Amino acid sequence: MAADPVSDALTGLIRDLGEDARLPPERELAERLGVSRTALRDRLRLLEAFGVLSRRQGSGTYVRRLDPQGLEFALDLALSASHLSIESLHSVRVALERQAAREAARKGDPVAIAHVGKALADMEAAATAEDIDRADFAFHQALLHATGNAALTFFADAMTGVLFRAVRQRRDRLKTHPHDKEVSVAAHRPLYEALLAGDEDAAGQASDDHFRAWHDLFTHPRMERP
Amino acid sequence: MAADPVSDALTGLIRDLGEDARLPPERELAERLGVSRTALRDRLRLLEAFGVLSRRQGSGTYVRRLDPQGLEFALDLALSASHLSIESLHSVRVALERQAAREAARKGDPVAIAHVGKALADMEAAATAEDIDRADFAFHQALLHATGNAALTFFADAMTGVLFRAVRQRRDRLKTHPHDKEVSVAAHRPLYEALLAGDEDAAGQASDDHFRAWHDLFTHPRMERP
DNA sequence: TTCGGTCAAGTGGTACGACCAATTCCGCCG
DNA sequence: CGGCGGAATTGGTCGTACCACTTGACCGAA
Repeated sequence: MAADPVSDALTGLIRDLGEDARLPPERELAERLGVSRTALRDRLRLLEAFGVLSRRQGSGTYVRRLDPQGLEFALDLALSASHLSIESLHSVRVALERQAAREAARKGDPVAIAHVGKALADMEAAATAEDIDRADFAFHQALLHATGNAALTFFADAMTGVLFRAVRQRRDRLKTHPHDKEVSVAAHRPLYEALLAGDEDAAGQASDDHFRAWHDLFTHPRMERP
Repeated sequence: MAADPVSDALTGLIRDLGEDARLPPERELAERLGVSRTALRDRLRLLEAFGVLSRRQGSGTYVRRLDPQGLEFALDLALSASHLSIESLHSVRVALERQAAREAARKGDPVAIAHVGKALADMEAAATAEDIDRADFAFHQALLHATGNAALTFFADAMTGVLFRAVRQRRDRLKTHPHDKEVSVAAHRPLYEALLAGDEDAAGQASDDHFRAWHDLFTHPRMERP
């Protein structure tokens, strides 16, 4: 499928090994696959960038559960190269979060939903703007994990990370948006209640409402093509 | 932001050069950035994997508009390594397509919508199952481009490509789903009509309806964790 | 024994130089 | 003027050596 014998062999190996396993050393693996270490590392780099592998100097290369950090890094790069606007990323995030809200409500895992409630409580108890931000982030993270949907969590996590950072930078620069605690809590509570009720439609609606307010942060919209 | 001087320098360079520009040769660029060609190529590889750059042997390295091919390749790898289920990817696609349908209806670009109509007409005129598939693919591609949203198009394109391939493989293996032309056309027409009418809510609803049928393909659901 | 440091082996990260393969460009020949 | 062939350019791979970091075993002191 990948049209690349080395990548195919690697994905097969990764599948066979399973999560948290350690791959053979690069030198040995390269010899086994009949390519140079350079070519092998080239493929490993891709898998690492996408969060399938984790490489630690001095330790080894490990299989890990899909982690959005690599994608997040790459999206940062794409954003820096101004190929992507914040608005278009935001649009993707809205779509994914709505889906996540619906799926989390449908699944209705009490433990996972409790984590969402915990984040909301932290938000109410927050003392500083930074605390609010942290709780906000945790809220959405908990919502995503409550879906049990790996791909959804993967993409939305990356999106959320990139956008939080981008907005924080913008906020620091513009000294705007005092980040009222009451407003934040009011924006998240209906979603949490919809999850508790297991109401899929209400959850989706609450997610949309929440983001309509969030979107007003962009007072100086960046064009799709500057 | 990227915590890597080389990547930062590269993204800056890419931003300054702009689309379709050609980067300096690797040997020269490596010297200019004060790193070896090995290290430089490592960073270039990442940018290429995410479609920010395009490298052609013998020709050069070019800045290109974000292209989902790299992400598609990576998703194929992740799917092969069985870290992602088809169902979870499908869920992401549903969310993105609904958003795309809404944005396309809101924008209401007549030329772009005409491309959607063209794909629908091709579907009606299709003779073989393969023709239907092709028209189906073109329909969704046209819909995405009608949004003018780069990030949305980027992710949904990749998702669509991966899923089409995965479903085709499954269909070949199971000899199921005869792919009735009438059914396909009926599933897509309401969406097209909502676009013509510029009705955002109807477009989103039509997208959801369309995918509810599509989802029935999965007769043997794959578990999230096998 | 137990704790602590020290050292050596293992492993990923980078550098350099050489060569291969595809592309491009230019000058020669018809 | 047009086509063609070879040289220069450029990305792709290889092999080797060395660096940076991690790990674990070993040894000595408390």
